[in-house]
Amino acid sequence: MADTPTLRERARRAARAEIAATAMRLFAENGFDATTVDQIAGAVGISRRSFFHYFGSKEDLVLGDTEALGESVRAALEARPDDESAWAAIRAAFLTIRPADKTQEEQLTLARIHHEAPSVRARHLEKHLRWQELLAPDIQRRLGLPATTTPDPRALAFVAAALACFDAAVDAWYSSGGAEDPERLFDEAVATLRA
Amino acid sequence: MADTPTLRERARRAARAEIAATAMRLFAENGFDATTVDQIAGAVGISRRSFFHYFGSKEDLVLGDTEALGESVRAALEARPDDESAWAAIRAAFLTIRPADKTQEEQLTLARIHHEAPSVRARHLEKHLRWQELLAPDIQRRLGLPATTTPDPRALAFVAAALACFDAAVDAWYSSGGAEDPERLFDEAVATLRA
DNA sequence: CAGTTACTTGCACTGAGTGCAAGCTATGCA
DNA sequence: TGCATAGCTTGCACTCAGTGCAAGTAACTG
Repeated sequence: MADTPTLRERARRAARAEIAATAMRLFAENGFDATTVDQIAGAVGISRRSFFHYFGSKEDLVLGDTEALGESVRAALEARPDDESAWAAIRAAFLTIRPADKTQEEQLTLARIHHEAPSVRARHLEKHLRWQELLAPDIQRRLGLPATTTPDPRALAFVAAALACFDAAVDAWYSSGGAEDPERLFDEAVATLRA
Repeated sequence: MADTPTLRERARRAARAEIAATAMRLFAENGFDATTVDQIAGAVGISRRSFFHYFGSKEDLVLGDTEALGESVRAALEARPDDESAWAAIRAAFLTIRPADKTQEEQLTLARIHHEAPSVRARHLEKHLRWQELLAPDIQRRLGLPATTTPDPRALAFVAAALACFDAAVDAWYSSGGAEDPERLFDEAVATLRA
């Protein structure tokens, strides 16, 4: 399955991780907007130009790999039993996102940046737009809707609504300083929609 | 109620309208991204600097007045009968948005720009984020949730889901070239969520 | 060891957006 | 009528993100 990463590939991953870590530190200290790409590159010891070889944009530092993560959610969704309901399946798929490689501290910092920087929020929402397309086909099937070339708006709306519940739950979790249980918040949000 | 607009105010509105109209023409011809602010300003006959006195950003040309429109939706929502359900009330409030001052042609052009320009999509979603906060309190009450200083995540999720249905409906309407009925699409999306 | 391949960098450029100060204009008041 | 003033317009200079290009450099392959 997973082909052995080449040396270059591993170096690249390491570099990305180091840049991201340094950037997170600067963001935490000075805020997202007040930190320039030049400062990040300088702190890591690479040129500004090289920075853009590792990350397509400043926002990418904070968003994770949109494409890869979306793909893994899609895979998780498709791995659910065929007869599972759309809501149950998408709930289970979302649960696989929880980043195991980050402390709660780091996750809260990340959430704070999402709150303080509008440009990050915007990219985050664009990411979800991408995911919408990705997850819609499977959901469409689970909703009992006939398959179509371009996704049925009902399936798209469904995925968008689920992502909205997810975001609302994460937001509330952040606002509570990590005290509330995100899973419960998500379930409550969904229940409210369906009531 | 509505205080008489001063001459200056009327001139300002007229200028904004003219700039927006010119910009729309250029966008339709060359695409959103390929049209620069300099070109727009040049075509209208004002300086680049003056353009930014009328519109805070290029995207604003295409988004309408976020704050004013959001406020009017909120007013429409609060004007609904107290005992109306959250879904019914928000549906009715959304229906007041339909811009009477634009032909279907113009609306389709607008929708096309929303599709082709990621930056516009992003701002659009940010706008909805603003609306979320604006509409949540009323919805919270209609959902039978106790009033709180910071909005209940369930109310936020509800509004976000409703906006998602709205967007999905408008998108599908656009994709059909204006043939489908947006109201029906919206209702179907909502029904799918709640099933 | 030679040749290819990929990474790094500097440079120059575009384009959005902002702050400032100077000039102009219409409005209001004496 | 004439002057003060508040608001509009503009140019200028600047910041910052992001991109294309080309030259240099390090690393892997045969």
